[in-house]
Formats: sequence, structure tokens, C-alpha cells
Amino acid sequence: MRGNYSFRQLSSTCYRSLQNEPINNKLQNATKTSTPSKKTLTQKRSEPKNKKSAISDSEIVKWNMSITTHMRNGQWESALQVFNSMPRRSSVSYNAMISGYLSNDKFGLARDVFEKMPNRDLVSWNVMLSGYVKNRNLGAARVLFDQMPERDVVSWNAMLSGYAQNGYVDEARKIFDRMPDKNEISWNGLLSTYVQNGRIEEACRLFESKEDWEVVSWNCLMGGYVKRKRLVDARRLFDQMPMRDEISWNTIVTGYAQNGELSEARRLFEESPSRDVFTWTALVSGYVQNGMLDEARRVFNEMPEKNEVSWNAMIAGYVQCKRMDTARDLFEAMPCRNISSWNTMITGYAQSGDISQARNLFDRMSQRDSISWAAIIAGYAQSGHGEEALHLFVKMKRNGERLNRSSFTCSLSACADIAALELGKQLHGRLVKAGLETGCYVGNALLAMYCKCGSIDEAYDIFEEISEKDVVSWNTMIAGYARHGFGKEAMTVFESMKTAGIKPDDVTMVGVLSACSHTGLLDKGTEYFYSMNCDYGITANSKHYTCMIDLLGRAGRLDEAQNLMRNMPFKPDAATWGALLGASRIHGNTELGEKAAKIIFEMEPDNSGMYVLLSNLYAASGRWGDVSRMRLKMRDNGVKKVPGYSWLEVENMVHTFSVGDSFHPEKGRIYAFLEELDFKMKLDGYVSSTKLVLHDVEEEEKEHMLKYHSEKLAVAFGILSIPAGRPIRVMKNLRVCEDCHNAIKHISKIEGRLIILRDSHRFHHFSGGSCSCGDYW
DNA sequence: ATAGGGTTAG
Repeated sequence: MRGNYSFRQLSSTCYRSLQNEPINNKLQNATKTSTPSKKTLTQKRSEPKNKKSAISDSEIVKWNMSITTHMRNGQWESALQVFNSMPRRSSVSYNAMISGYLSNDKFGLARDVFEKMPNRDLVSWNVMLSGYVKNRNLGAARVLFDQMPERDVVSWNAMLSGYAQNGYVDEARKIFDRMPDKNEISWNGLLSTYVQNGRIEEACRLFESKEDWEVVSWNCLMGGYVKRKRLVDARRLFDQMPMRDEISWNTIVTGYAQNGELSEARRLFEESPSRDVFTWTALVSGYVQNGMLDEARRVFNEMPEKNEVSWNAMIAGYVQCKRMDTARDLFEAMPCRNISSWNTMITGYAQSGDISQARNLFDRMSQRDSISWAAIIAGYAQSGHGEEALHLFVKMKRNGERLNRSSFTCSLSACADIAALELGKQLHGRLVKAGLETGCYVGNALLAMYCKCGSIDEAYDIFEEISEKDVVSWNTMIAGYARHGFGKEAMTVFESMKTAGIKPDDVTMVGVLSACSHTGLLDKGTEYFYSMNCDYGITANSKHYTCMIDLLGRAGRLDEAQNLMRNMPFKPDAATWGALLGASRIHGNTELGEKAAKIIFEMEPDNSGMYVLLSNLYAASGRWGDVSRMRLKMRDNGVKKVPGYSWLEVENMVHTFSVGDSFHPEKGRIYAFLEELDFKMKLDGYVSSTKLVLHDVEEEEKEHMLKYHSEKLAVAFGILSIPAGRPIRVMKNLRVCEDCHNAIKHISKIEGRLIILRDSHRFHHFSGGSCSCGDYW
């Protein structure tokens, strides 16, 4: 219980800090660091003026060049020293400082210089404008643009590019139309607006409306075709181009390399007049993406020069093939690691299940970006460490890290895993505030979160709001309804999916079949199973077979289930045997259950759930000797029984309970209430069924222990602390036991409450004395 | 000193 207790505290920390944490940490820090330089800037204003005439303009030019050089090398402190020690400064000196700060990502410092600058010229305004654009602060950019005393074509082009990069195609077009004079960059700006925002047909029309495009624009349009995998169109442009530069060759090589046409990529690579790091890297990455790792490595070894990106591409190749040791060797060997290199390794470790190595690297990084955070958060979320994932999300916010779609979706999936509905809703709110709730990627994450947190109606609302549903959206909704036991609804969604013209895939059919299985629709499920190959060209995989065996098993057709299993085109895995074991349990077939469990033990000696299932099966038929042998076997094999616990959220706090819990501060009230309930339940006809306890104890003792099962404690606490009329949502890490299931049905009737219980397998909606699973789980 | 195109990680 102590272990769970720490989980409770951890989770409540997450909640509080998400609500109260200051939003402007980063801003405050930024102003803090910039304060001293402000002072030095103003101090130096009182320089001796008499020297002014002694310094020639050509001297000043030398100082200015020194500033630029320092800034280019990233030494902005040295640049500031030069600037401060200048006897006289031209506006070029100021402009060099501003643009230097901007290219070193010191936006605040750049703005300070700009605001302190005595006589701004047009370039100063333009530099600052590009700074706002680069910082994606379009509003401020537009204010500055409107304030400018005069504008040249550079100003207009900067504004145009700002709108383009942020997806404001129509605004960009307006700027283009209003421009007093246009140059080639303006034309290219409009073209790239269309290309960058996926409006390739408009780009194409614009391109055809004018002759004499520069090579940049040819490359831009060709790149657009490559991104949309329209290789034939890209190649047509490439062949038509009046002249080609290195980028043209790189673009077309990349196009073929990324689309699996490696031999054509290779041919053009050999044919190109010159090759730079980009060309080489494109080829390496092409081989990597096509799983041709050895060929990739050969090219990589031949490269005349490599940069970080080349190394990262090669490392990513090994990561994809789960060869983490080789990836690590390269990572250690590379001379110029950047954030991406670290991120690639972290992602690799996280995906291969080695979360501690991932965390190790994450902690060792000197600089992290939003991808590093997303990678580690996703790593924890996907390996079942939802609490730690959310903990890191909060930490990330506190560090002032910019939240993006990816960090949100990872955290939403963590919420889904631990069923933190309230936190998930807060994230939803923040997504809307940040304007990031659009797009089906985020929509799908929200949808999955609401499904897994037991809020199926809100899930459906989200589902309806996703404007461009992809196959994942449909699959998530179908699987969501299936897990909640709403077979009819799942079928309705499946039908509308087909009407909408979305082709069901193998995942869809797993959802559909499990919907049938969770609702007991044997005939419908059988029909789908046998017709899906003919109807949608989907060949049944082991998951489909498992659903089918589950469906037959639940219906009591254990022989047919076994037959199907014998005739499967592949070897049954642990999940398939698990379906058979579950069916044996429901129908009390100890012999078959024993057989299935033994096979599962051989496949997964660490699966404690199976030991418990089998023990319970023995206990149910009074075979106590076998029960104790199981316990010995578990001990000898070093398998720890996962302790059962349940949890629920009340006012942003997660409360956790386990069997016989005596830690909760409200335990007195809870236990008293349970006694009271017990009395009422017995009047309602409840008889406690003790056959599923994993202990050989006296009958009375057994009943006592059952009464204190974690889900009962959690439900009792929920009724006491959640206002009437609102559903009580309880989660349990294991499958709900039969006695608790029975008891909660009575409780829902006696108290007139809707109780939604998520166990490790599915959802149960209890109300008015019955459960949505129809006692089938 | 300011505006436009190509390679990696999610």
C-alpha cells in the first residue's frame, strides 16, 4: 500500500502545479539576463565626444566587421564588448548587433538594442521585423510593419513570408497584391506560400502564369511535388528546368530516395555534376528508410565529409532496426552531437523499452528542446508509467518550455493510461487556448483520452468535431465503444465509416470483432470474421483470431474455439491462449483452463496475471493444494503478484485504494458506509460469492476480505464525496472480481448512481442494478 | 546589417 501511497502524492503534485505554476518564468528569466547589458549599453552612451572627429569612417567599418564576425561565431558576449568599447557607432553597428542577437536566438537582447537605438534607419526596422517573423510573433510584426516610417521591398517581402510561414495564405496574397513594387523574391514568396501550405494546384497555376522564374522557384515547386510524393511531376519540372543548381539535384535525389526508388536516386546521384553533404545524406537516409542498412552504412563510410545530420541519419537507421548498441557506438563516436542526436537515441531507447537508458541520456543533455521532452514523456507514457510522464510534463511547463502539439498528445496519452480525466480536460482547455486543438492528430489523442477515461459521450463529441477524420479516428471511436460494451454504437460508427468512403483496415476489424465479443454478438462477429477478406481484402491476423476465439469461448462454444485455434495459420500466442483461459474461467472448465495456463507460463514466465487467474480457477473448485503450489511456483520463479488497486479522481486529487486499505484519511467513514451498504445489499438479495479469493481461509474471513476489495472501497468513497447526479468513475489495474462486480450492481441500484468502472480489460457501466457488460467480461 | 529553395530526430 505504501507504494500506492506515493503514487497518490505524486499525482496530486501534478495537479496542483499545473494549476498554480507561473506562466511567465521564461520571460522573467529573459529580462533578468538582459538587464545587465541594458545598463552597460546606457553607461557607454556618455563616451568622450571630442574623439569623434579623430575616428574615420573606415575605422568604424572595421569595428562593425568585428561585431559581425563575433556574432557569426556565436560569441555574442564578445560582440557586445566590441560594441561597448567603440568610440563612435554608426547605425550599421547597431544593426549588426540586432541581427547578430537574432541569429543567436537572443530575441530579447535584440529588441532591447532596437528600442535603445538613437537613429533607426530602414535596415534597423527591417531587421527587427524579420526578428518578430522568425519568432512567429505575427501580431507584433504587423504592428511594427504598420509603424515603420517608410517601407521598401524587403519590408514587404518579410511580412509576406511571415504570413506564409504561419499558414495565412489569404493575408499573404493581400500583402502581395498591395506591394508597390515586386522583385523575384516577392514572386517566389507567393509561390512558396502556396507550396508550404499544401496548395500545390494554385502554386502550379501561378507558376504557369509567368515566364522566367528563377532557379529557386523551380526548386520550390519541385520540392512541393516531392513532399506530396508526386515524383512524376517533380521529374517533369526537373527535366524542363532551364538551368539546375546543386539544390535542384539534391531535391530530385531526395525525392527518389524517400520514395523507395533507390536505384534511380543512386543513378541521379552519380550523374549530378557535384555532390555536397546534402546529396550524400539524402542517399544515406533513403537507404535507411528502405531498411537497406548495410548499403546505407557503405555510403556513409564513403562520404567525403559528414555533418551532424549525416551522423543522425545513420544513427536513426540503427535505432529503427532496434540495434541500440551499434547506434550507441556511433553516437559516442560522432564528433559533433546536436540535440537531434540525443533525441534520436532517447526515442530509440524509449521505444525499445529501455526507459532507464532513455532517462539517463535525457538527464545528461545540456540543452533540451520540445522534442526531447516529448520523446521522454512518450517513453514513460507508452511503457505504462503514466504518472512519471505527467510529472515530466508539469516539469516541462515549469521550465518554460514551449508546448507544442506533440507534447500535448504525449501527455494526453499518459492521461488516458492512468485515466486522469480531470487533468486530461485541463489539457484539452489549454490546447484550445493555445489554438492547437485543430487537426486530426490532436483530435485523435483527445478522442482516445476521453474513451480511455471512461467518458464515452464526450469522446463522441470530439469525434464529431474532427473535421477530417482519418482511419485512426474511426478506429479509435469503434474500439472505444467496444471497450465500453456499446456494441450497437460501435456497429453504427462502423457503418458510417463505410458510408464516408473510408476503407476499414485490420485495426478497424479488431475493433469491430471485439465489439461483437464484448456485446456477445456471436453471429454478427462470425459473419464479419469470415467475410472481411472478401469485402475489404483484410487477411485475418492473430488478433482477429483471438477476438474470434474469445467470442466463441464466451458463448460457451469451447470446442469450436479450440478447433479454430488448431486451424489457425500461425502458432497461437499468449493472448490467444489467454482468451481461452478467460472462457474456461467463465464456464468453470478447470481442465481446459489449466492446459491454457500451463502453455502461457512457458511463453511468459513473468506474467503474474496468469498465475492469479489459474489460482482462482483452482480455488473456485476447492483445489487448495494446487493453490499453494501455484504460490510456491510464483515465489520460485521470482514472479511478484501485482497488487490489486483502484483509484478515482475527486476534485483534482487522485485517491488510491488497495485491499484492506487502512491508510486513507477518510477510512472511518468509508468503512462505516460499507457496513451500511452491506446490510442494504443483503436486503436487496446480494449473496457474497467467495469462490474467487486467492486465499485458503475460513469462509467468514473470506467474506470480510472481499468486502474490502479495492474497487469496493473506491466506489464507497466515490459515493460519499461526489455529488449526486454525477457519475462515479473508478479504475482498477486488474480485472474486476466477480463478487465486486455483483456487489456494485446492487450498489448502483440502492444508491441510484451511475458507476463507471474501468478494469484492465474493459469498461463496466453500472446503473439500476445491471451492468453494460451483461455479466460477460 | 534585412526578404526566397534542399538532408536528421517527434
